[in-house]
Amino acid sequence: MAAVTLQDVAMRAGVSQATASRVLNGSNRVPGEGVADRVRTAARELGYVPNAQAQALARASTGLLGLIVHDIADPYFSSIARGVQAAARAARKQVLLAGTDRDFDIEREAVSTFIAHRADAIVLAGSRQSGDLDRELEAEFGRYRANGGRVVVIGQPLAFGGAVEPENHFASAELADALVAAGHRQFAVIGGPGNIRTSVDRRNGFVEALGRHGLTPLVEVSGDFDRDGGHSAARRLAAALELQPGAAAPPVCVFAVTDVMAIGAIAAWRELGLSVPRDICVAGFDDIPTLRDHTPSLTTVVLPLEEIGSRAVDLALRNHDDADDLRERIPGRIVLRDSTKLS
Amino acid sequence: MAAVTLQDVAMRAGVSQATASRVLNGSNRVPGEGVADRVRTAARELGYVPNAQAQALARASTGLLGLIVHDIADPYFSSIARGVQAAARAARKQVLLAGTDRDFDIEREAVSTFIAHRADAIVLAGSRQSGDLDRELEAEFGRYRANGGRVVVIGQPLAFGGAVEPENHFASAELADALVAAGHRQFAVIGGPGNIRTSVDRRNGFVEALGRHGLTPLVEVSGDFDRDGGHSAARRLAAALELQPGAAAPPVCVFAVTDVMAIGAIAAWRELGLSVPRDICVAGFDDIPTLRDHTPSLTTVVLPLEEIGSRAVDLALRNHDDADDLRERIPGRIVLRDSTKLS
DNA sequence: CTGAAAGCGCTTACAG
DNA sequence: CTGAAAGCGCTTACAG
Repeated sequence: MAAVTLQDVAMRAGVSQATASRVLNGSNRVPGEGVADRVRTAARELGYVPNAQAQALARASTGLLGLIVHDIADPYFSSIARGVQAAARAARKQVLLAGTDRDFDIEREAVSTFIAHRADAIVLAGSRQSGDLDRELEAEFGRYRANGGRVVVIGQPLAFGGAVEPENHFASAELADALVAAGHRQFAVIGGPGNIRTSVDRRNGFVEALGRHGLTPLVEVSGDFDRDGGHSAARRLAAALELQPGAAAPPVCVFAVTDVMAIGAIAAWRELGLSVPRDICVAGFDDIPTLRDHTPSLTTVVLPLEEIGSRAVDLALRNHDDADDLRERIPGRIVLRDSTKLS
Repeated sequence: MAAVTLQDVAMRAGVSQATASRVLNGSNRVPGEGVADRVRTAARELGYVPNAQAQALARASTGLLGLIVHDIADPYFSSIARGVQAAARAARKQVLLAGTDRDFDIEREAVSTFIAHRADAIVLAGSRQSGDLDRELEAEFGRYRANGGRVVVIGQPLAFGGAVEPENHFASAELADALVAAGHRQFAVIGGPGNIRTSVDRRNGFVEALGRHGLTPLVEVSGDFDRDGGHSAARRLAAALELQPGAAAPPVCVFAVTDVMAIGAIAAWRELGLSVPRDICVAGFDDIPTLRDHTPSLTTVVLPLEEIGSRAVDLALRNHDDADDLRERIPGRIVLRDSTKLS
């Protein structure tokens, strides 16, 4: 990596390294025009590319922003990542990406590495149950923040730092209300893992709202937080409900806590010969872009995923004079579509 | 960012900075046991986190791997990114992520920044027309490589470096063959932008294979390389073909050069009252995971997206003794599903 | 406006 | 086995 050095540029331009440095990055003081030109020319001719590592060491900040997600191939996270990416670019930061596969050890490792790289901020998009932030992670974040690092979480509680929180609980309740208003009376739930905050909030919000209408889910099952989790949970649900193709009664309305799980569920039911919304209805959550063209169209709660990502970056980069701990709540918008349509 | 320093650790352990350094990262020479213990204890007590920037400066490499994609929210790229991520983790590299929105200026900027950060390798996943790699980019890559940087491209030609190339041309030809074998005789094509290599290869492979069967597409239209591009192209196609719901004749079979475009097309046709595969058939390319549960199920060419990503990383990190320029061809696998089923 | 010099936090020959 | 010292490539007070 013996690239062209600032010193090389300075020599060729016949100035000191200090001057070359000042010319090449916007120090306010503009040097004599001739000088600046010579330096810039020399830099161009030599193909000089500043060494960001050295700059980082000499300055205070690295210009790095760490993003931690469960799985970048999951459309929920990739949409968020897109927003993070865009906002980071606007702020001239580089994104360091890590995927954890929902493994807390890997997550802790990612945090350590980001801290080692002295990222200016870390955005943690994986969600977990409250209080579950282990001591070790918490201690590291503490030191990190003490040294000027910023941390922002998406969709999970944290005793400190910034947070952008989709209103999972509230929006799920609204969804339940809308479904009841649409005429549904029999419900079931496909939940996610019990240690994922987002999953639990959505389930609770929904079930509590049902309770206010004097209703209770007939069955609750749960599975992994992905397509296959929804698929297998849906099979169990069908068995528990003794669902039959073409049965007479009004269909049960299932709330799957994510769109991706809902899609897996529909696929499972289709394999059983059950049709949505005729034999069974289902609503999801997230409004995943790639899934918008699904048939039947999916009733869901629209979350502005990209915006969530960019807001997280904004929070992370905001000056934190006094109010250091900022939370931004992101409301969801209910959209009723074919998958819950009563005939 | 005044974090704990190696010096701090050394002092507390009562050893020199050099010794502390040797203990804390696996220098082969094992110091006296007592010493090592003291250093490690001091590091733990102080919460020492090595400064990767400083290490990078002192060593040769940064441990950074740059990944450039068009759009991380596009499932094609997010699947690749997942593979890159996994392979990078296995190689203990950190992923630097950039999205270009298909803007070549932004792409060039991303490359510069990655080089400035002295990434050990750069994986370029955006695809473009051959020869279109502009001078400036080429020059930068040249210097980068001269300084030890590795570059690997996915799905595009490059005069140097490594490349992993999905066999777009060949697989599309196979798809055409399979469709003809299934009984299709009338074809049309929904292509992508003319400056995207992947798009052009797929279209050409398909059309050339048709030619070998003495067939020619009735119509060709094209659109942006995304869902909306497929959607609008499909409308134009329907108009050109004067498609009517419930028409008698055997349906035209459309090849959309990506699954995502195919999905957009199906949505457009549905809006027009046309049904797939009854009124019109369609095949895609990629086998996007999230789309596997689509109805009708989509005939497509399966590409091992994650593997493509991890192979790219392997290539980038491989020792390049003599054979510096490596290419890996990735075959596609044809899967006929409902969307091209003839009744 | 410009330059000499110290310093950012590590690693690594080179001696001992 | 261990330490003193130079060096990685920049930035930035501090003088001039």
